[in-house]
Amino acid sequence: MRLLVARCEVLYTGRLTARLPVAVRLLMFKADGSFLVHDDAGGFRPLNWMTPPTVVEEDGQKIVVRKRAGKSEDRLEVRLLEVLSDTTHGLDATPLEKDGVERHLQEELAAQPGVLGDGLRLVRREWPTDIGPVDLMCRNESGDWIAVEIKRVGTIDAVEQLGRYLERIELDTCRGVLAAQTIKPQARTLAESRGIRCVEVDLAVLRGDREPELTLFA
Amino acid sequence: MRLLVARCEVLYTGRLTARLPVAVRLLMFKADGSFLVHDDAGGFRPLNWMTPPTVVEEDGQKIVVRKRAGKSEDRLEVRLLEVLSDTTHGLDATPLEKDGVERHLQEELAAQPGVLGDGLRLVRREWPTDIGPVDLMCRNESGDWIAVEIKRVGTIDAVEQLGRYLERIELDTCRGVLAAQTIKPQARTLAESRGIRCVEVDLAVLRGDREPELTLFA
DNA sequence: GTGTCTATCTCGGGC
DNA sequence: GCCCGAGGTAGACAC
Repeated sequence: MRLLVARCEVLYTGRLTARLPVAVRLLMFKADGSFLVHDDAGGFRPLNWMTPPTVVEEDGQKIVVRKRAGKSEDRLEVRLLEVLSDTTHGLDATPLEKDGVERHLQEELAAQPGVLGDGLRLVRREWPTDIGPVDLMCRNESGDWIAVEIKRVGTIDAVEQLGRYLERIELDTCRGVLAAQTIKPQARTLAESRGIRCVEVDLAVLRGDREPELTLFA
Repeated sequence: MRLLVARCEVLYTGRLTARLPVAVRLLMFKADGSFLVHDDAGGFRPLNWMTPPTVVEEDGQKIVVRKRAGKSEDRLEVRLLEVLSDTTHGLDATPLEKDGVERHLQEELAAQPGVLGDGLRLVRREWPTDIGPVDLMCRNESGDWIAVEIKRVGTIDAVEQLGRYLERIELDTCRGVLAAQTIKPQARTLAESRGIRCVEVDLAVLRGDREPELTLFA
């Protein structure tokens, strides 16, 4: 990775146009072709960037990073006024191991669908519809079908998404359940008005890592 | 900004848990408290990060970046095995000037609502509903109300969004128009099935910077 | 503080 | 290639 600290001006043209006035910034060139322009604030997002595959051209006064993006071209132009530092380091590239994403929640709920309702049993994961897969399709003891949408955070969008599936599912009657670690109040309200049941679940509890919290004075 | 290149292991706990095995990476400490862990691939997103406000503790062997986030705490732990470089630079922080985002499209369409339909005139921008503002509210020559949702890219979500507004608008009849620079086919299909009209618009043409493309052999 | 929407969203997976 | 859905989405703005 090459790290260039320089007083510079940056112009971007592509999906929109953007300009950075002259100032001292950090320019990062990653080994895979990624290019990032950072300043000393603004969180994790670069001011400007280009993701691979890129072509970098440089002549000491100007750096041009280009990319063929669909119909038009994305182009980042850096005018260098003063280079304050220019170093290169050999870095590794290892994957990030995540735990606790939606997929893990789905795995646990597929293994114990009973927490979503009495007597529920799993028919299949990723039940196909013509607009996308339902996370879990279950049936209860009466034979009723129940489509389950799983989210880490249950929002209005999740209710809409499940609603779209329910419209398209070609079964006589199919009810909907939204299962999430947290469910937003307004999503809950919308769900209720559409007859969709909400269930809050806790991954750690599902895994048996933690006891269910006992609500006092319930 | 402090740039630290080091062989390190990183642990994150917070909204989920994640681990980075030992490898050489770049650690960025921004002046505003942002902390980023980058490797030599993977585009603009850091492997791990923490946005301000943060508290950083360091003892030469370990760096802990913490944040009070809602109920629980976000925590990033870096175990340093070997420091290869450790430099600090004074950087500026200037705003990025953008042109061509959704707001600009809204401004042009507000100025010339006629392109959205014959005889349309603007009643107001950001017409309030109880779930959010409609981008443009218009009326046509017959006095019919027309709610316009504007996007750079028109997706299914945009159709749903407009649909939610239409449900809540307290007018006798109000039709919907989705205006976007590009509209996805499936969004178009969903829109049609809901009686929402789709209009593709071009910011450059609206501004008069470019002539409308004449389709040959139309 | 919640709630909502935008984003050069990025990224991955499926078809 | 397009399209859809997830994301530690982040960030901005209104209420």
